[in-house]
Amino acid sequence: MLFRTDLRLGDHRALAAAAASGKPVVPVFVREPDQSGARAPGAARRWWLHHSLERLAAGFENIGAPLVLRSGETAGVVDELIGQTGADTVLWNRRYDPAGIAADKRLKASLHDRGLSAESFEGHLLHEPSRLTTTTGGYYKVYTPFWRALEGQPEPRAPVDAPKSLRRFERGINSERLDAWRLLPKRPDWAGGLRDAWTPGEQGAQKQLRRFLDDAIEGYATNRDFPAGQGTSRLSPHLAHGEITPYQIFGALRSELPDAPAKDIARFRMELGWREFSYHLLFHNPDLATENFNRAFDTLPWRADPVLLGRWQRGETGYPIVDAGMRELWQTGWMHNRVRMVVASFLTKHLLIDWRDGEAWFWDTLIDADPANNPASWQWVAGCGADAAPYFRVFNPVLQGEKFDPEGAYVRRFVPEIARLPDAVLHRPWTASAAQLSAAGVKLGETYPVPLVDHNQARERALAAYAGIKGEQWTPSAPAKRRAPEDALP
DNA sequence: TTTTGAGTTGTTCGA
DNA sequence: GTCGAACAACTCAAA
Repeated sequence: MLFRTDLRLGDHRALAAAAASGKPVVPVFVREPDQSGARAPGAARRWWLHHSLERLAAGFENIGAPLVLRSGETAGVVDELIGQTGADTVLWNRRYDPAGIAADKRLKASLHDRGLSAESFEGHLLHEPSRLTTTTGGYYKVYTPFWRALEGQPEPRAPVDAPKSLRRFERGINSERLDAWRLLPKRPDWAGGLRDAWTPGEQGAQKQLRRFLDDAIEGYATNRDFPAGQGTSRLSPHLAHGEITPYQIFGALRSELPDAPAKDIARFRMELGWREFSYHLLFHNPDLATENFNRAFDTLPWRADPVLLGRWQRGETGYPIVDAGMRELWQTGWMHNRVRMVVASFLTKHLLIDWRDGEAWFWDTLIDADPANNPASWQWVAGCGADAAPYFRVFNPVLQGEKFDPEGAYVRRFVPEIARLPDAVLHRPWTASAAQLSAAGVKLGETYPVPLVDHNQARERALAAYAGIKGEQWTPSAPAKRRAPEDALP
């Protein structure tokens, strides 16, 4: 029984099938080598993975079958375990990143060649990206029709229960030690802020869901935009690691909230729909993380400027809402959705730095870094993604701050050096009077940066650069290669 | 095959 | 200070 990004016991169809078979079960987590083609988890996700595996191993102790940890290519590890156990069946929940799909396809073929049984199950997504097509047989490139099509289908199945016990394999199977994988940061241990903010693991996921349903679903549609509060679900890292499934979330929304406003529930379902859409796009565009979805952007003159990139990464741009977001990311491994859009717009439009640089930084620092969501959303903000915003839409970091952090609680929390500025100038410190600055203990250029770029100038420059590619021919990055339905996922 | 309606998230400008 | 229009042209999806 293979585990990958499905670190849970509940609503795990492969595990449920293994338990129901009555055969002894050997649960295995395979740590694939970096050069396997899969995208290696970034530093923040390695931290999360360590703790999530710890919790998963404890869960397996409880139900009687110890979790085995192994390193290597999945196929090789599976071969070795078959040799050690005489297993006749290998089960897994499907994954949907290009390298994972390829690896599992090879594994399934190799097992079948030897007359062994291989079974895979859904669970990570509400829809199979290979199955959902437009009426003309292609895949969806616009979110709204995609979501309408998905919502038009039968309601997703109910979650399945976690097995109460498993039949243990009679001999012990050797396992690598989690500590030896060195997933946790040492010297320096930068994970303090992550520990304070998050509880990796299935129980942590259920608790977070509970909090969301109790405290935040009502009013979600509006509150979700305000980063100072807890208006979002904060389930993304749990979803990314498969500690909770969208089926469990949809099930809870159906059964536990008969009185919650339909608008809020619909809006939250739609946000999970974006996750589905991202995977839909990734499946049909395996190079989504490296190539412009809209190839017209290939000629956009990005500016390679490591100094400015560094200032953005450290949250030293001089725009408080941008800096607060980047520091929230650095400190907690997560950033509020509204602020993600603002900082991404700032990097790609104000600084004209390639979205891939931002995507790579997020990949390394986000505990919820997701192979589909991360590139799809970066491309969306940059304008080269599916159903792009008009090229002339450039987020104004001052207006965004004033609109969505009007009391400044978010900025004051993450940019304490300007916390004593009055609300009226908090999001634009360079406009504060000398008296206001000195009363707040702020020395621009010393205790807090002067803005890296002037908004209006940067806006004009971005519009000019983006206008320059307007005439380019639009071509999808993955042309018309239709997949047959039977070419389903391994 | 052709036509038609529509497309997450915004900003700026001028009345 | 508020409000509506302009900001482009094009692709997508379905009728």
